[in-house]
Amino acid sequence: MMFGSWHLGKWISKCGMIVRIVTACSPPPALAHWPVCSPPTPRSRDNSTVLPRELVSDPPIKTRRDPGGGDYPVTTATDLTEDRPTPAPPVTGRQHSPLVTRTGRRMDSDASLGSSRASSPEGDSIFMSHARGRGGFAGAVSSSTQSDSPPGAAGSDLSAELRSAMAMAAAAVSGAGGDQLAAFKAAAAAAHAQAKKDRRPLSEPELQQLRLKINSRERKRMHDLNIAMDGLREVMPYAHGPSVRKLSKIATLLLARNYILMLSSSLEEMKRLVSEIYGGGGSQHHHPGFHPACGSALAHSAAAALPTSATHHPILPPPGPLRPPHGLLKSPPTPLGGGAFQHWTGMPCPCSMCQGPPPSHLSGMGNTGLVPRLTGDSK
DNA sequence: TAGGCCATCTGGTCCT
DNA sequence: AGGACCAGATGGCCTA
Repeated sequence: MMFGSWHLGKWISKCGMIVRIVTACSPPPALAHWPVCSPPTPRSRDNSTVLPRELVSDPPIKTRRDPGGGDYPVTTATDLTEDRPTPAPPVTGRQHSPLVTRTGRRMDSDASLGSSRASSPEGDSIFMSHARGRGGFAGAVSSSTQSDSPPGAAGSDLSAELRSAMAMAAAAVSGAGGDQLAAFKAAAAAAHAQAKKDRRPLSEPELQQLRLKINSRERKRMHDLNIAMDGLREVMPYAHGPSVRKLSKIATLLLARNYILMLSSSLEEMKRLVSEIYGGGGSQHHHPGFHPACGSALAHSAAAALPTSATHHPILPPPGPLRPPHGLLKSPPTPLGGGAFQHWTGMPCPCSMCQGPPPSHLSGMGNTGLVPRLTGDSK
């Protein structure tokens, strides 16, 4: 089944917003364990909450790509200080055409030849190219397996000073220890501050350090984002387990949105049922717990009773092999507007257990059909 | 082998 | 000014 009329492009454009929403929201009681929603912490500029410390400090996420050692192999200082081949054209032979960024700026990514994947988690396995035109420099981050020297051959014979700086930087970061990283960052900041104080342009090592610092920050940012994504995966009503391939990012976001929509519709339905039960003809205001001003309180009470991801829907297959959300199913292709998605979008579940459960079920709403369909081919 | 997914680098922009 | 955020680009890994 597919996501109905959801269009992937729109989804992608909204992904960032969704992440912010799920990150910044206060969790409904049913999701009170939502990690990213726990203790509010100082905010960043966009009013979203900062990730809890425990999340940020978690070890790097191990992915299917590197189940053994994590995704961020550390390159030692040796990798940085070892002699490089004499200037030569990129060994990879890969010819990059001039690239233009979204801002129309030319991006000479030849300087980035080599696998960025081989970078260390906190510090790059750094072998930066010399500054190129415009006074800028394009960082060439190479791995220990990269045999080529940075392009821009003239700059590949790094000075001893630069090598030393790179070695120091690598040594500082290769341990991935907080102290060492902090020391490295402090050194970079100090170098920058000193340059400012002296009113002189940054030297190459300083530029390199600054670039490394920026790169490290960006990596950390992306790691935090991935941690948040994992937290989102954990609370998604989906099969988890080491043998299960984890949801892709886009699939996670799509599923999360549907889940939220489903919960919202369930809440509305529950409100309606409660008003029918207690309202006597819909005058819900007679019920002390359903005064309009108190509606949200009741809503939360209802939400607290909502099934969690662990609840098994009567018409759903048990948690099994992971499948991507409907819209991301690659095979077989299904037409848009499939019935499964309609199940999510505010439409009551067609199954008998979801159709007007008796009041006695209200005390145990574990099977009110509020768990989304998890598979794309379930009928 | 093509395509999907991902991590990373990078420069620009905006905010504090 | 520094940092966060963003988007383009690149290259590696994996799977169909």
